[in-house]
Amino acid sequence: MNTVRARSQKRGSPSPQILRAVLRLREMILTGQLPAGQRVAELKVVDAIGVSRTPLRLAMETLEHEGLLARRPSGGFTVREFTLRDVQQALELRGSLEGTACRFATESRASQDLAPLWQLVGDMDEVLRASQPTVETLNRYVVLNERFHDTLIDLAGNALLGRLMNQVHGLPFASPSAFVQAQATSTESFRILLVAQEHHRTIVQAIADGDGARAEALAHEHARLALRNLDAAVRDIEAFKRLPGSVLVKMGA
Amino acid sequence: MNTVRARSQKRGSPSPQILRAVLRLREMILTGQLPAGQRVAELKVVDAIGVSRTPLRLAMETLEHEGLLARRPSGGFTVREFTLRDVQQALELRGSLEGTACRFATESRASQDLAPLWQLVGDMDEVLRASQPTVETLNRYVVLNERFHDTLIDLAGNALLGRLMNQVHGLPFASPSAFVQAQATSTESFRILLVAQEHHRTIVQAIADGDGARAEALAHEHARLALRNLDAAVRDIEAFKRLPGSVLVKMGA
DNA sequence: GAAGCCAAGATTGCATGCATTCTAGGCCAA
DNA sequence: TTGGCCTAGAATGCATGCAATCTTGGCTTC
Repeated sequence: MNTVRARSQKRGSPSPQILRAVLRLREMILTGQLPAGQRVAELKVVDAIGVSRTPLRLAMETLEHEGLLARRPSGGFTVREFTLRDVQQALELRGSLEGTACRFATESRASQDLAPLWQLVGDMDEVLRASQPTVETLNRYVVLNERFHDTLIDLAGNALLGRLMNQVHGLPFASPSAFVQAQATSTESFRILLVAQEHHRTIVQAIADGDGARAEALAHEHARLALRNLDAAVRDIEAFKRLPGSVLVKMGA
Repeated sequence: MNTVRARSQKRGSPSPQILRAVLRLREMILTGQLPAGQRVAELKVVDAIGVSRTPLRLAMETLEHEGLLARRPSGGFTVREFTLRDVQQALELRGSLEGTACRFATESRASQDLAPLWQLVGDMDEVLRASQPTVETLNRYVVLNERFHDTLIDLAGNALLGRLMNQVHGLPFASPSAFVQAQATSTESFRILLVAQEHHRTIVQAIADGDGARAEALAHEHARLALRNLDAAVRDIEAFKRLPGSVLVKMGA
């Protein structure tokens, strides 16, 4: 249910009450308990998650920076609403950032070890070997996929890039595995998954070859797949609504 | 204590006390009043800027997201310290993001109007026409330069990109005009400035030609100039120390 | 003299009260 | 009925008190 938030939390984590508030509040937003576009009533939330107003306000400040809340001119916050275009733009930007990561990784590859990436590619191959994956294997794929993308970012060796990437991943549908769950059902989507995996492999190969430009181009291509997945998901509204974070997206008429 | 409070701020800006705290605190950090690497004592700061602890803590949360403060594991915050490498990485990333902006701008140029960019380029030409610019003209250049870079980002039409860019600009030396002031003094630096201006022109030209790849490459090249400026600045420690934000940078041996 | 331990002071995190501001809903006038 | 105004209740922003935790300095012990 909770979209992914599993990155290496190297930064000092907030105090328990704030952390609790951030986690619960984020969940309430992504599950639609707090309707998109609507004001967040502090007292209701305080009541729902059992912390006092002070840590809650700190948490809201955090979620504002993450982009899930927006400040109201007259005070307080609203749950931010996303258009389909917002999601598309986030996906495009993710592709660009990952492309940048590939380039950086290639340039500073000198003493880099690509073995972890190869390992992850191999593991994902394993999962996809079955012609019709189960929910369990797909869950495993999600984990591996996220780890792959995280590792790629880490390999770039640019801490700031990692932070920005985290911010992007916090937005609805912008995390690497956002669509994987929906891809189990449709055969066409599953084919996209196979192509994506081929991208993974060739990206690592390009980095190994020192071909940063190719790696970057592949990352862009990889992101385009996400855009296609978005298209496919939108076409099947019912399936779309089951994806986490979909409640935040206002479908254009 | 507090008597009158002007609500109805412009869209999305924090309440007055928080805003005040953010601004003053940021200033205290960048001027070195709060030494880098050291813990921020809430009570001292409260005393110095005249807001109570609650809005100050909100402000610290904001500056943490900006990257100027870091959470201490045992509570509270420290002023974040940057290495030269951090600064370099931020500059590299800025180049990549601006390159991305150029590409996006080119791709969605359909009904875009490049006139503002041309205008800014012309105005900057004007400023640089003098063989030896004064402090005043340089100040004007700073304004124009920042506006140019902002406009470029806007032209990309990707709101998320704008947000990330803002975050980058908040880091020491990562804003577009960080080195301009130091470039008035040295003749060599001034030449770099002329090259930078040539970049501006060719970037706009490339966008106008629909040549996104060229525009992107030029933006990367443009950022490399900033890296050279950083090198030059570091060589002249005294001048370096006069640049805003330098107190945050720990010079490696 | 150095290392470890302890206590008093300092500091943070949290909860809550209060004043100000916003807002929903009713009432009056056109 | 519709539109605008007004008021009472609700919500927010802020200040501050309190308890728990951390830190610093000194003391003991080896």
